[in-house]
Amino acid sequence: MAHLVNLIGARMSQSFRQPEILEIARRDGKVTVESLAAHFGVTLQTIRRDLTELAEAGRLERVHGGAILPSGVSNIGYEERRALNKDAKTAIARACAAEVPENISLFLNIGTSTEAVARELLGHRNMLVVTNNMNVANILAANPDCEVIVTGGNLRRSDGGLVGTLAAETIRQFKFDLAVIGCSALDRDGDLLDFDIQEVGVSQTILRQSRRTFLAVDHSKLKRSAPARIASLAELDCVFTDRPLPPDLMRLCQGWDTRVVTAQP
Amino acid sequence: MAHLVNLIGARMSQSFRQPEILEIARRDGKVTVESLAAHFGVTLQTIRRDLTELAEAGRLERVHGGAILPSGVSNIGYEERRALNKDAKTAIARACAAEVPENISLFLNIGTSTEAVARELLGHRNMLVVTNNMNVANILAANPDCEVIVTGGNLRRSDGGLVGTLAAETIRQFKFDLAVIGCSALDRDGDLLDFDIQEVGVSQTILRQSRRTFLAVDHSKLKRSAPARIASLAELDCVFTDRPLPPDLMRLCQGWDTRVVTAQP
DNA sequence: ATGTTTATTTTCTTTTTTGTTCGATTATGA
DNA sequence: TCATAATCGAACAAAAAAGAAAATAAACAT
Repeated sequence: MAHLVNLIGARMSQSFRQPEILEIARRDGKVTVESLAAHFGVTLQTIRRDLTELAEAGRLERVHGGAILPSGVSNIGYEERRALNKDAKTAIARACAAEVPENISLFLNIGTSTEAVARELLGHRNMLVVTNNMNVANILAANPDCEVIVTGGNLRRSDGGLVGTLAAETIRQFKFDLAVIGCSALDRDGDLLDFDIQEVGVSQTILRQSRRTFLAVDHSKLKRSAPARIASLAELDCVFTDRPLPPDLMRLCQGWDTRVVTAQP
Repeated sequence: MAHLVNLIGARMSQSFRQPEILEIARRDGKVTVESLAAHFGVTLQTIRRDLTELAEAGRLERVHGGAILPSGVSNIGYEERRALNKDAKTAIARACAAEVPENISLFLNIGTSTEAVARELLGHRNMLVVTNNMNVANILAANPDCEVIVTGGNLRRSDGGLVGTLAAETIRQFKFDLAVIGCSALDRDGDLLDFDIQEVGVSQTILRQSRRTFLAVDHSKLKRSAPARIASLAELDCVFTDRPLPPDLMRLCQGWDTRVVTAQP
């Protein structure tokens, strides 16, 4: 394989810099040749080579003086959401992943929180993970001990989610040992809410098809509201957050026998 | 093989280092040969061997000077394949996209050629595109005038393809105005061949469900062979290549009423 | 004790990456 | 529109790193 490539002369080189360049680009929306050269302590030409390769791979879009994010799924709004409460999400995800056993079938749905969980599951072995989230699939592709199955569905540009009847239909063909889901908002009376009515149907199907269910929410979701109701915390086994729930909601959870895990960021 | 050796146990240092190397890599996102050598008090060569083994196991991605965390679907072999005959693929894709009408339902399957077609379709309007290729979905997400539907399926790490019964089952629910497919090899007698038997079933289903079918192949596919037969060119409406087909195959196509379009790179 | 096996080091060669220079190309302001 | 300055891409030499092969060292079984 290697000689074949060398014979033809095509070569895809990687460096330490390229992943970090992408990270900076995602954070700032753009990168300049000059600032990157200063940041890494290398020549402008070296950075240009990196940017050219990243652009050829379709990961960035080259512009005069630097590069910008390609206009694909990776929407600005989405990247911003992902950066929001990053530490809290990582802490929640770590606590959640610690309670996810190995050797099981698992569903992960849409949301930046579940993506964080996926990242923490990279070390888990012998997993069958089904997801309707393109980003989760991409992340878990890096785990060789994990079979990844993607549900069908309409691609939602804003976050790479696969929604609609096709998604729900696929999910109905499975029975999961565990599902980790996220939601747009968590009501004070313990109702899980979502912005997208299409996604609600998918989430409800997931809950029906799973033996155990976890919810991952950061505290910002408690302050928000959303129009569509997915389910009640009463139907879940465990909820992972970064800050203690309000006392009244806490009492409700106790009554429902829903465990609450508070992860310290 | 490796663990067996360790169990018998000569010097177990290697099995100590490798997990720790992974840990450091997960923490920092990268590792350098030099710092690891200093950290463990061994030679650069020894670290290189560790990194090579970890890379072979798919746990890390080797780069000059060290290693980084493997990044999702973007497999090394895949990136190399994509860079191969890049100009030819773009030319083919452009010619193909020019013959794809707007306002239709379209299927694009796995392959770097179909990805190139997707890139050329970014300007098409009012399309419904179904694909079992995660990369195609990501590319077309940038086209706001295009509804993108992803089939379900097992994620194939090597190229982001979604394969298996789930994919075929989803496809059976649609009827496409047009399908653009690629293949691993094109035989001299006009047979479309593929390396992956799972993908063959998917491709055959696509052909059955489509009113018209296009094939995109660059000339390198004519020199190769593959074990599984998808179909014959006789069943297709048009084939797009970058170099003229061999005269005998050309005659066959004329007899089959299969149009051949040669795009100049 | 000695031979076997495996991990590591040493030494050497080959490959890849980086820096430099220079002409071509592209933005920007007058 | 043109002039000017910045940026880009290509080519080549130098430096850094990877890889291969043989030697060495340690652990174990017989």
